[in-house]
Amino acid sequence: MIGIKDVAKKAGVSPSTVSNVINGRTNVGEKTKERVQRVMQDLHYEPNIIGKTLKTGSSRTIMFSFSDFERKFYLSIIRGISEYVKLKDYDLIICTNKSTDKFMNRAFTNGCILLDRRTPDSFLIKKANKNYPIVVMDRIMEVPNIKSVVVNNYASERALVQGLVDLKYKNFAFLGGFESEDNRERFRAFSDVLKENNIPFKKDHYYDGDYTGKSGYQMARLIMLSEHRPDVLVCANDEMAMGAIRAFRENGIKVPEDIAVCGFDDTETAKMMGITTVDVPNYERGYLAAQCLVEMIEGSKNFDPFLINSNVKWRSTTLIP
Amino acid sequence: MIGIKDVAKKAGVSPSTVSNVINGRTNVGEKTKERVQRVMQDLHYEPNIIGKTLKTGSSRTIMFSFSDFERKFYLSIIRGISEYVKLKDYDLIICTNKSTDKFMNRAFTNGCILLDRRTPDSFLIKKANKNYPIVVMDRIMEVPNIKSVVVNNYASERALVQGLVDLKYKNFAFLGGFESEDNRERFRAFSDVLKENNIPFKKDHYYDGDYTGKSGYQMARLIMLSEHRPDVLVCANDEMAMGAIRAFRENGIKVPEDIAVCGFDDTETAKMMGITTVDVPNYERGYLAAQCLVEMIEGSKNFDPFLINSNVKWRSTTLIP
DNA sequence: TTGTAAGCGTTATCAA
DNA sequence: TTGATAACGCTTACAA
Repeated sequence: MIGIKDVAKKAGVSPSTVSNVINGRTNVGEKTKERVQRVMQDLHYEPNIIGKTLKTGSSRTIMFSFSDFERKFYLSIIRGISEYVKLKDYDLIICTNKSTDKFMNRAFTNGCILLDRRTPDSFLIKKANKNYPIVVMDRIMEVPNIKSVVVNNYASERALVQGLVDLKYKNFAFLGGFESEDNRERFRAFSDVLKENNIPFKKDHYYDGDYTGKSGYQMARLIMLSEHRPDVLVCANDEMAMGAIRAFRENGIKVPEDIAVCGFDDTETAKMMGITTVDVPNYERGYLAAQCLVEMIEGSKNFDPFLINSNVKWRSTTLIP
Repeated sequence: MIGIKDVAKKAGVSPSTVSNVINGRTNVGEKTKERVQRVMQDLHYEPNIIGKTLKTGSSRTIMFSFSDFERKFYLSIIRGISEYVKLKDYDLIICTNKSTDKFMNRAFTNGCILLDRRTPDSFLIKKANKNYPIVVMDRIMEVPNIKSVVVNNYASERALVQGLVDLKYKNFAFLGGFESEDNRERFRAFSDVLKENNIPFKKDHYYDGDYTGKSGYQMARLIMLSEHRPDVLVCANDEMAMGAIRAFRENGIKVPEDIAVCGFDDTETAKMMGITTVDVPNYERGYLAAQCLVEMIEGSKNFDPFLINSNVKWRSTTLIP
């Protein structure tokens, strides 16, 4: 492994001079500089970042950890984070939960953004401190040095469901995703709005999916067997809505005439298929999460949760207000 | 910043003893061990990985770099890499091309997997050596310490197009993605098969998309204006096929009766919509890429390109053999 | 069972 | 303009 010393020896200078050349300092004579550069080339020298980081004590790097590979919107979030970080000249390490602990290390990264419901609050509380701030995107925590950047699921889902009520839908069903804060919030908004409008909701009209299109398809088949078929199916995300619509149509049930269906997320598919949904600004979510993290790294003491709003997109799988 | 020395001093032992405790060595007395552990807790000590890595010289970490956030299959690839890596007890850093150079450092990572057509061959050739092997997933390179793990686009697309020929389609159009090895290969297979079957192909039946659903939609509108409407549209990926199908159907053109459409990738959408396509095993691509990389890290000298086969999925947007 | 000391590759300080 | 030296936090012979 070629190091600064090897270069120094071969170029007949001291290690510090080589270091100065590498870092573009001005205190090096022109001829020396050229000689050192040539030797670096000859020897295929590459600086060892670990040595540098150890010495300087700063990596100017943040980390994003996630562990769900099933939904495309993660890529939009990454794009958002990535662009903000580039702007601020930080580097970004993305990792999956297996390595979260290892890279969540003050020596390695200056802070991290988490989107992984399997990481317990207690772990985050233990890790966070003023030298290692954390942003969480999947829950609300009000703890020093941890900031939540989350979508205001509740408000958006309320707007959607109230819209459906105004459209005179009466018999509602809900297709939930797996157990998570997102799902709870969406369902809470759904049932709150129905209650406020005195619309009864029977428990057996709650169907359990897991956010996949397949589960939407399967649940829709169940719904078709139910005695009082709902006239609107509110799904916790677009993939399930998509699966449900496919099942209905395959069985001659018209959407939205026989049953209206709506989703959440405004995925590419929802746009394509004209599914009524809630537009979640994922790119912005990532961008804002990165911004909040960098601000904390640079000293901000604002740890209040940041709620991101989203809008209902009325399309052709429901009536339109 | 609390280090091993601080712990040692407070516990009244030497740094090496603390190190031994941290690393679970057996040469530490029970009482000393407990005392040290208590002090580590009290002081909120966390090992500095950079120091450790510098000393041991090995990070047991590989890197994956990509820079396209538009297509979901990247997540499947990441999942594949991630699972193999977990199996072998390596860690995985994912990064985007802004930071590729920084993390592509022998001190930081032991090798890397690249899927980013914007990285030039020359850069890879400069970086790769026996201590830093590289896997590329988007091109074929036959160079020591660089191994290509790529989908056999050519063979699969040939199978698809030959199938269409056998189904008696006569008037072919091709909807390409942006300029890339993938796109070139798919088109080459397409035109080779037509040539072999003496089916003429007019240049103006090549349409330029960019792999997005939107571009498929737009190009389909163009196709509808053309004098001799093709009876089959072969798209370089599913998203474009999906967009095209939507445009056709919105305009009363039936798929596959009036025009057949097929894609490439076998995305979730293609499954849902019943689009004829080529199934690219992305999870496996990732898994195999990681496997090849780890093998090289551990000394393998097999740098021959690894071609991954894929299969045609006949569905309802074309006739079925 | 515990401690001493050298060294991983780099940078920073200060002296030459 | 250059060089000697110490230091970053850790591990690891080897000595005690």
